[in-house]
Amino acid sequence: MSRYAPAEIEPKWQKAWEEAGTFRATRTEDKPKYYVLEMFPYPSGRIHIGHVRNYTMGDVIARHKRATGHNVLHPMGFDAFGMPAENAAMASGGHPKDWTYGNIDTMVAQMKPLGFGLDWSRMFATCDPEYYGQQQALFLDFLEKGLVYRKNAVVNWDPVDMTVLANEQVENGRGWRSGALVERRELTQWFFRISDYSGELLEALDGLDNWPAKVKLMQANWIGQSRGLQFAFSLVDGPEGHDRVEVYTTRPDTLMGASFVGISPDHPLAKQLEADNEDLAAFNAECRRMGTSEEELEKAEKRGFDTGLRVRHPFDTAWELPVYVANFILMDYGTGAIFGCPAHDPRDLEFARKYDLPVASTFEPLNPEGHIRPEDGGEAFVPPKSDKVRWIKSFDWDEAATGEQAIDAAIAFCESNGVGQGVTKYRLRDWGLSRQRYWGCPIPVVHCEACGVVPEKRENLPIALPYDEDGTPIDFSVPGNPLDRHPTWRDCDCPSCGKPARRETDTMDTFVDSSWYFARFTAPHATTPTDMEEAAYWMNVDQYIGGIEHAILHLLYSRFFARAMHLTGHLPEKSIEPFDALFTQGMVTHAIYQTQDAEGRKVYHFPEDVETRDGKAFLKDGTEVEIVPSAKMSKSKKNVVDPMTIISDYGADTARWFVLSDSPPERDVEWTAAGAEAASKHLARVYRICAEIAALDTAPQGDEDTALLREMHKAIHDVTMGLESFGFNASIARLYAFTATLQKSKAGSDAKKQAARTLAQLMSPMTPHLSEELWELLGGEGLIANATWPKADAAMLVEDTVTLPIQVNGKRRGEITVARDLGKEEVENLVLEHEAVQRALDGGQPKKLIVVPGRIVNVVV
RNA sequence: GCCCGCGUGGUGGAAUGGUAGACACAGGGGACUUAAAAUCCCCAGGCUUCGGCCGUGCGGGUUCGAGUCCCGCCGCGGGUACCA
Repeated sequence: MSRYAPAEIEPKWQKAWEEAGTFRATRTEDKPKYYVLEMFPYPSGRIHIGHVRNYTMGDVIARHKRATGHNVLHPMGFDAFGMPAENAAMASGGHPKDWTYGNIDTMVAQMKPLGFGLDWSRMFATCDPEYYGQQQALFLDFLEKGLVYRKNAVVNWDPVDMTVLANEQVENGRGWRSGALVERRELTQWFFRISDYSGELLEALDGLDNWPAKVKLMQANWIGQSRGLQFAFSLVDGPEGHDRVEVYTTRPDTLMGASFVGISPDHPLAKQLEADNEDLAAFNAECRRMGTSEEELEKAEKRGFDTGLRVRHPFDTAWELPVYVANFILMDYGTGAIFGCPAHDPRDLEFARKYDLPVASTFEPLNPEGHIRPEDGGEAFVPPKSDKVRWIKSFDWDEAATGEQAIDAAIAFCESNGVGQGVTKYRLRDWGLSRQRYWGCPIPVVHCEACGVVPEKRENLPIALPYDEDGTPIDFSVPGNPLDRHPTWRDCDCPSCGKPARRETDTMDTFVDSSWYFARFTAPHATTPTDMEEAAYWMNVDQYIGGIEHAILHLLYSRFFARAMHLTGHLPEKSIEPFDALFTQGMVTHAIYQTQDAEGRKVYHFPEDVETRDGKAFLKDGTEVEIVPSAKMSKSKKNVVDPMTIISDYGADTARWFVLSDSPPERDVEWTAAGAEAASKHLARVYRICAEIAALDTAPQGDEDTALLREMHKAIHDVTMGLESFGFNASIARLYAFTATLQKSKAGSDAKKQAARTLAQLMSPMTPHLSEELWELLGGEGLIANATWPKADAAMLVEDTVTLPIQVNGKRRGEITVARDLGKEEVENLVLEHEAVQRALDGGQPKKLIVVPGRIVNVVV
């Protein structure tokens, strides 16, 4: 008998599928459609085990949906613009385009042997001019509808490399290459008006029933709706042009505890004051040396600068408060100015104590016993807004009221007294899409001295990236944006007046590329961004699968884009929420191995270059390596595991089976290859069992046959349930059990063959090649990929008897097996007679007897 | 800092509020074999006076019953708007 030989059967069946066009997505009216999509990969160079896990999950869904009678769209592409290509070009020469397409070729070559049921004819990369040209067309449509505009925004500026840095390129306030202190610099940049959609994007989350609650919660918090009061403090002797400071607060109920006014270093007032105040200018300059990330700003020590200016309290004009410039106030949120109430905000309290500002409670607990007021050295008192508290300084509400009631009352009181008005604000900011980089989609506008900013003509699209300068490939060893210094690319004629003009040299954020690729897959070669007929058929994505790291930005931007594309006629209305169901798979993590170079910068090492002994790690030359225990696999940190060894040693089916077994898909897994061999052995066992059964010819065996088929139907039921609920590990555990049952069964050959064919089918989404081989061996008709998914017979699932565990005081003490439909009273009588219960009762009566039919019995003594 | 998760045997993990540890890995024992490989069978949370007792990161709580729900901690991971 032949043995399981994945190296022979896998290419054979891949060829069969390709020749039959099995996975080509086709529109027909007789079947429902199903669109399953995994987040497309960045072409980092080689696929890693996380990719295998991710795409295998999608493939299991896709193959299962095919088997249940759907026209399936399961495409693949590459998110191909971005910084790593430029970094590679800087580090080792070459051109981002060559690097990227080379990586794509490698990765496609690595993915094809895995046997994914993908429609490869739809593949594209976002750096294909065919794709980004249509993205430019979308940009122009959005511009026409007023969805894009320009304004100033700050970037990280490296003064040595004379270049803009990404947040991840700033380490401890210094540029990663130059080591220079990074500065914040203002540039005019393009923005999408996503914040106009804040309320809608928030409300529509409610309708996303098949999204994880945690993702919806994260998005809701990110959008950050708040109700508050916006009002102005009048300035005492303000400088020219400033007689008031407009503030926004979500806690107007604490206005009587106000202690100071804080403004952002980027606030117009702060900027004006620094002209005549060297110390303030120095303070602001230092604030501006911080990076631009929220994390950095929030973690930085809270510092302030007393401007010397004073404002009047709106309800007591004799009460003056100092105005500080404070490094933790963001110009982008609210009005860029706040008032501080130290008694009820830990950050304000820290600030007040540091600068010796007054602290005054406005409320205290209903029962103040043991409560130390912040003015007496206690902590800031910040109870949930729904808790009732006792008010010490209110305007006009009850002495005992909740924070919510007080906020409403405070807003009403202020409005009726002409002090500001209640407003709803959002934390969500507009989406800045300008990047001062080469390897991205050029923004299709032209700057003309006479006409200003002019959209490019549509017939000129795509505005393609130049590959070389005067015949020599662009040199990336020079810092800065090559488009900006390109000798000819910038030059063009104004689309409006025809006079010489200059192209915009900024390119688009790569999140733009990934915000509509799912729509493009429905018609990847259309000469418009989408083909409405195709989009109407294939959209929405029925099941989207990707990492939790994209829970906020990518998914929120895509939701905005879908709305904008509907507005501009590129998507049907039903697609404004483009992803019907979302599944966030866990990350594959791995230790990071790092050393430091002569200048103290981190150097990362691949796991295969590191040896571990006694929990320590060393390079081949004996250098000890620092181990960062567990982190998301990332090419830049080099903590990636190459799946190709598993595939070449054991085959694709083993790799696929292995990545799905053992751990639940939504959970992060620390990668370890232990067990790959065992997975391979199991598949070989299945092959052997099925091959033996295929050669069998025995008579029917009555009860044995029934018992096997009963188990088969239970397996169909359980495995299918697992597949439909992302319980792949549960399905696999069930398949192990069913394999053991089949192996031990004494049933006749007909029943065994039927059970074995079913086993092959149930395994086929996970191990498609092996399953095709077994299907053929066992006399199945056609390709198993085209076979109809088996249905569990409900009558076969029901057991006649049921085993009930018996608990005494919640602890298991025994069990009884009774007829499934035995009455409650009979069960109670049987339980009371049970030896363990008798022992526990010790002649007494039970306090309580709880019978959960079919589940459990609990005796309380 | 803030937002969101996660934490169960030696290991990966299972468990609609209802028998904690399914199914596997590693381990131990056995069968087959001259031997090995392969294969097959069995054992396996800890303690125990063999009655039980203790056990799901830690401390409380709700419940007849908590890994699961609530409160407070600790640790780890993700995101934090220019990594993708």
